[in-house]
Amino acid sequence: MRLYDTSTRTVRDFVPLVEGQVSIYLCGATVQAPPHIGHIRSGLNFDVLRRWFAHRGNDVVFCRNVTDIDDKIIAKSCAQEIPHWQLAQTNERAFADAYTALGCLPSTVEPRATGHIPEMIAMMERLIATGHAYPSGGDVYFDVSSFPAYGALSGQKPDAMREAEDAGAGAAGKRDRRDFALWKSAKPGEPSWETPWGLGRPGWHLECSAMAHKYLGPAFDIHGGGLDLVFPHHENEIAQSKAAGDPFANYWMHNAWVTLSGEKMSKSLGNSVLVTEMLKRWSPLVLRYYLATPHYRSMIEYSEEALREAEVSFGRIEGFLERAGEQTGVIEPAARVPAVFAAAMDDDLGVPQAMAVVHNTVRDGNTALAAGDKDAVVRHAADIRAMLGVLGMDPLSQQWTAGASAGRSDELRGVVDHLVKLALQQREAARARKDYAAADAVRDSLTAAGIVVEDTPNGPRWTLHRD
RNA sequence: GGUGGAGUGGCCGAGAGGCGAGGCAACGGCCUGCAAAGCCGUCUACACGGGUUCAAAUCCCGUCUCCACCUCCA
Repeated sequence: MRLYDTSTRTVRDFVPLVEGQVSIYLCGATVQAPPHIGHIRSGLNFDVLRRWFAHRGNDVVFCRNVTDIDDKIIAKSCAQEIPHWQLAQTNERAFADAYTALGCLPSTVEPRATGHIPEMIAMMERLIATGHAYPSGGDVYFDVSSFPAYGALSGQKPDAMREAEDAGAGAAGKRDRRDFALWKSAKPGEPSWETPWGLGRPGWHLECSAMAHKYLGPAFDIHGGGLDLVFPHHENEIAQSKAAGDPFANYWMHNAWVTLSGEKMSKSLGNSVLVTEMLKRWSPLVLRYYLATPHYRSMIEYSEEALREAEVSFGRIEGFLERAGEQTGVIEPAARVPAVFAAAMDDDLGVPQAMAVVHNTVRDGNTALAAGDKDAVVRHAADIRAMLGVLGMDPLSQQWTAGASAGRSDELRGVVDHLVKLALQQREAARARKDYAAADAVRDSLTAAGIVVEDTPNGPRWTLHRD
């Protein structure tokens, strides 16, 4: 397995700290608004990563934090006249719903910043004791000059950094403008926690260092997040953790964004496409296919047309699996994934090439179907299910079938199937006597009802019109 | 100003010194009563200008365009 490591800017062999175990820390959301498809892309990319590790026989510990306190959460909750925790909790639920809807495996642990204040205080005390941080008027700052390696991850040179004036108050107590806040003193009316330096709240970066330490230990394998977190967030995390004596992350992985008209989709630019909006128009699997298939380090330029293509493209795979099942009965996923697929995944998570293997297998499967070679059909379908399973996209897996066709809708489908077959018998009778006008009339009226009729060597089959 | 990324066929989207990813669309063919689905084939692309090489989309130099980070951001 090889991975692109941002800190070395190269693809390098992945060697876990402990054989057979992989620990991953992913920077999750600041829950100040519901998720757009860019946020969920990040979750999806790392979901595929951990599934692949698990498929390779590793125990994966996956930690994705929730930032439930920050300037924007405070500002928004004030504007809406609700407590900060209510706003945070509402949006956290929206994120959780979106992750679930798109088939992300649950995290091993999902720690919240506000639940780890003691750990943060302990870390600040360590940093102050070793001269890497200093309190100042209720704030606590990290002393960037005390950490010579600062800038190594992002390639930024502290001296060359542009003047970053915190327009508001708070920066007054800094010794150096590049120092960043570990802890911010509370202004009147703001949520706050008790510390040795007075009432205040966490700075953004500290929580990740504290929580990664708590759940994954001083050293762990992979730290991930969006490309926009490289600087300053991850740079600051490294500074804090290493200054405090933690070896910290071994590999740094960053996913690219979803863009709109070439620009990064973001809450502040107001060009976000919400996950809930997308799910009204596209099936979760199609959305997952669309967001998780391009390489994680490539930008995805959002477009309706591309989504439509994704729907057709994925439908091709689904169509084969359906027809295969109709011919041979239930086909279980293969235990192993084809070697070319595995090789693609091992190469820095080459999902696009891996997906090409899926498509090629679909073609082979269709050919086998046409030839009536059932053994080959089963073999190919089993491979496809195994490959899609690793990507979290096997439409026949319990994860996608549960709930979708449960209970009454299953019964209804049986009723519809019976009725459609009645109509198809009429059509077959008409075809038998070469009364094609009558036969086509039946097909047309079924089409009008949203039912697609296809004739196969084994007789007619019907499906619901996709859309 | 500093740092990083991108520009691929009608479109989406991989790759990264020779061996034509894959998908969508289009066209032709097979199959079909006609369709649909499927299969086969066609469409031989890598921003621009130089250079290195037997060979460059891929390496080097330069240019242009776009994007991002340096302030909150997946």
